[in-house]
Amino acid sequence: MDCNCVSDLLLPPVPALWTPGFAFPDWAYKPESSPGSRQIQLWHFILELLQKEEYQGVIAWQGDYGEFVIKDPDEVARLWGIRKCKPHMNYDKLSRALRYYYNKRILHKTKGKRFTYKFNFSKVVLVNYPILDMANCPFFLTQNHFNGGSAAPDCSPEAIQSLFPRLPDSGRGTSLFDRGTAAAGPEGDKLRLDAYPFLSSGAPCYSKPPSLLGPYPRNPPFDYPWGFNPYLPGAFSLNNCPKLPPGSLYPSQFYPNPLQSSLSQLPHPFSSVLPPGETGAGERGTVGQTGGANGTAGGQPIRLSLPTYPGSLSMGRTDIGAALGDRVQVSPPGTGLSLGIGAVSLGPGTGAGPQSPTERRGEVKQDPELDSDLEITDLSDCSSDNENEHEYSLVKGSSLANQSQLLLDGKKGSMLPPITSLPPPSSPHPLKTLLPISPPPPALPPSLSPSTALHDRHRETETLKMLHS
DNA sequence: CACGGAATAT
DNA sequence: ATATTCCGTG
Repeated sequence: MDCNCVSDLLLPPVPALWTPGFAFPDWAYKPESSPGSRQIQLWHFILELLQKEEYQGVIAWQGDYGEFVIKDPDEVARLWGIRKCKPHMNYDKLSRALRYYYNKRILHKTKGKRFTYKFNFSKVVLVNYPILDMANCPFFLTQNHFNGGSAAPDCSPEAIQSLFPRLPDSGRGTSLFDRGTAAAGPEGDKLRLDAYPFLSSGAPCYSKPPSLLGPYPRNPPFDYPWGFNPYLPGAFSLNNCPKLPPGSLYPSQFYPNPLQSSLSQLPHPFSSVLPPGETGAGERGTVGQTGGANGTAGGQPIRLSLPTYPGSLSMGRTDIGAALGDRVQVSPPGTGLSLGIGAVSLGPGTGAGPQSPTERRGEVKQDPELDSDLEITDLSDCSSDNENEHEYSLVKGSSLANQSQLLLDGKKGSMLPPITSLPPPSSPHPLKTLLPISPPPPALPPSLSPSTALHDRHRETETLKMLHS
């Protein structure tokens, strides 16, 4: 029976309209249909907490790059328990789950520091926009700090893959846009890792960001795309979006409507107006309260102009198609923005680089079938709560309306996730200097011309890549 | 506190 | 698959 957990409820007080309001990029969630992830995953949740200032007293970025400290283990566990409708959750259990991430290389423990873990952000690359851009961008492919120009990246497939779990199946999961036809072939609707060469083999991986400063550097250690900086409070959210109240930590509103977001308020990464640096909120005072009460307050949204649609940029051969080595097709206009990306097969090179021998462990199976994907979570509920105690009761209600979805299909076209939550640039975008800037098109009206969609299709790509550490 | 095996649940 | 639960070992 339902446990009335937050997940169930929380319907977004959000309008049908996409609310930039918050959030986490779609990649932070998995669709319900996604195997093994019908609900938010722990690391997503952690990230979520980390990005909310109101939880700074409970968990916060601290120390090295990607490192965070669980200041109040019990509270974090409690919150997690609430989210998962597991009233008996505790740090011991939560930490067990965390430990499983070690093998997946999503996290690792910072030894010697209590309650301190570290995300393998070193392998994470958020590609909110045209992957290809990233892929072809010299910044990423060559002189980037990632590979240092030579080091064989040992981007483990697992790591990458773990971030790109499978796409929603054709099944019902597709909610929103279900194009019905969405059901693609067996592997049709998967965003294959191999479709993103740069995500795997020669991928730009870096072991460590170059100039790493303190926890909250004014600028990202390195210029993350779109100014992504895990250290910043808004790293995972749209900066100028008002923070949502704690309740927002829970599902619904994280699911922007792809159609809308795609069509409207599309940020333009190359917006020339980005004030450099300006991470705003230098120090979040402490927010001590662990109760997760109302946050919102301090939210000093960094005032950065939202990037606008990258679509207008001419990418030349950087085009997605070129990058992927395949064609991209825009799906039927009627469908909105779905586009298809043919999977590109990567050479064998895709493999992980040097795999540390130490990792052998039970040796997690290495899925040869890299189906990576973006995940979007869903708010379904916490239905069965085996525990008889429902300590958490909430109102229920939810709407799928906001779910964003990514549909990929090699043959039928797919829909890429909207750039819903682009981390606001906190520093000049690398590409900015590399590419011509076209005036940021004003928000595109929803019903825009398909052609527009065409051009912008790639921006819809949102990927998170975790390259090894 | 941290780790990881094992069984079990979703 | 991804946890959740237990639990023994350091």
